[in-house]
Amino acid sequence: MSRVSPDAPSASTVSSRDKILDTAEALFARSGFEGVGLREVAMRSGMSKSALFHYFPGKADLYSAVLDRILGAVLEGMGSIPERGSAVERLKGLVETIVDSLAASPTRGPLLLRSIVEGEVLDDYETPEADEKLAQLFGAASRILTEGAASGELRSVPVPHALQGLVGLLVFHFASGHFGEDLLGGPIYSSAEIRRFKEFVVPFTLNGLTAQKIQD
Amino acid sequence: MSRVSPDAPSASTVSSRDKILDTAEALFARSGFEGVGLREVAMRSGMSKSALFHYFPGKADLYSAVLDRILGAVLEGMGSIPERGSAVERLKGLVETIVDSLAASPTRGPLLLRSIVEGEVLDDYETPEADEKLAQLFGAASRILTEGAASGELRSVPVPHALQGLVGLLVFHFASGHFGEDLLGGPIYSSAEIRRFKEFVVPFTLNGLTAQKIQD
DNA sequence: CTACCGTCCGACCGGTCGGTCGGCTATATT
DNA sequence: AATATAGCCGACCGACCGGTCGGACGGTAG
Repeated sequence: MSRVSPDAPSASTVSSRDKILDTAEALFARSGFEGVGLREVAMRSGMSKSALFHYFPGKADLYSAVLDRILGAVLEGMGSIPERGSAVERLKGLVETIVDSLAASPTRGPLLLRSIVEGEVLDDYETPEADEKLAQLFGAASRILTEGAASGELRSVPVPHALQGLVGLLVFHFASGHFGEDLLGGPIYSSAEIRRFKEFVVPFTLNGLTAQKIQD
Repeated sequence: MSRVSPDAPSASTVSSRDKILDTAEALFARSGFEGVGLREVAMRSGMSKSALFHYFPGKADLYSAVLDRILGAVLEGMGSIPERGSAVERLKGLVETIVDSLAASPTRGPLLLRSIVEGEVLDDYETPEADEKLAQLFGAASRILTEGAASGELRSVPVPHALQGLVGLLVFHFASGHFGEDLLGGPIYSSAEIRRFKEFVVPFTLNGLTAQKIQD
């Protein structure tokens, strides 16, 4: 009996492939695409480098798979944000949801940020799946901003800038590593610090996008 | 005649060393510490790799020198911010000054952001000079925030979080590369885009740090 | 029993990495 | 003229890189 359930791959396949993905996610998050050797990924996954090539055609494909899995997790979390209702509430939900997704694993923020910054030299990492997830993600966020601006709940800001600001605020916080921990004086991924961060970033964002414009 | 002026090093020395620094800054900004080979740095600087080792003892020292030069430039720009006066005005000046510094060269943002994100694996890059400059930078910024909060001009937010938020907002914008250009629909470093970014980020920041707290 | 297939391995490939070494050349000093 | 020094180079080193190849092993199907 090689199959646990009719439509699931064999147990060893799943665990090996997932082990590779987990290991690669941790290493790519810490050292970036160029800073990780496939030998180390394989060894830490408990197998040889050759076995790794049995599951992924190459390093770039492995990286893409890792990135896609993270984007999927973030996107999944955003499914709970209501499509209608107060724009302020929806925006608050958006920020909190993204924070929760990034806080759920200490590799997501670093890996996402690195994938953006390293995008110049590694523009082949893009896959249709990841692009689609990214489009959904930004589509949902920009809908909140544009609808909120139309109803007068939110200030009328350029949506692309606001989106990029959110990415910078939220993703960078969880990707700042030692730098952030030195600044904040403690671990970033402790539940206390996550709560503190939310208490700062939610009002900061809402005030930034709703309040009257300061005199110019 | 090898010297242009009595107290300046020989012309070729200065230009060679500076050429290396310029080249390395561009390459490190694009590909990160691990993604750059010293062969390429040397070749693009018009000399052999051995000559590079004549000026810098190793790759890490070269990286530190590049980073230090950038921090110095940013810090120098911050010298024009008044030490007294309205906290809101000083905060506005801080944001605009940092934006100007980062906008002055397309390598600064990427390199600063990468140095933070890559800090985990490259924690030996730190030098006393860079640490000192960093401390001055954050000292000046946190002074504005604490004094503004004390005078009631600014909301009382946790200063470390606000500082990190500013870094995320400002540095990430100029380090977002293709990702940011896709989102914004054009080049990040054009004077028009820089103006647009300022028009977004200054009110966003000031509203975020001054306005009344939105209902919780 | 045999043939097959998924899983995994060791050995090896060409090439690049950061770094070292000995020596060349031109200028400055003595 | 002899020496010292700065600037620079080609050749080389061991280590590691991503990737390939042929084959070993075990379970399953015919």
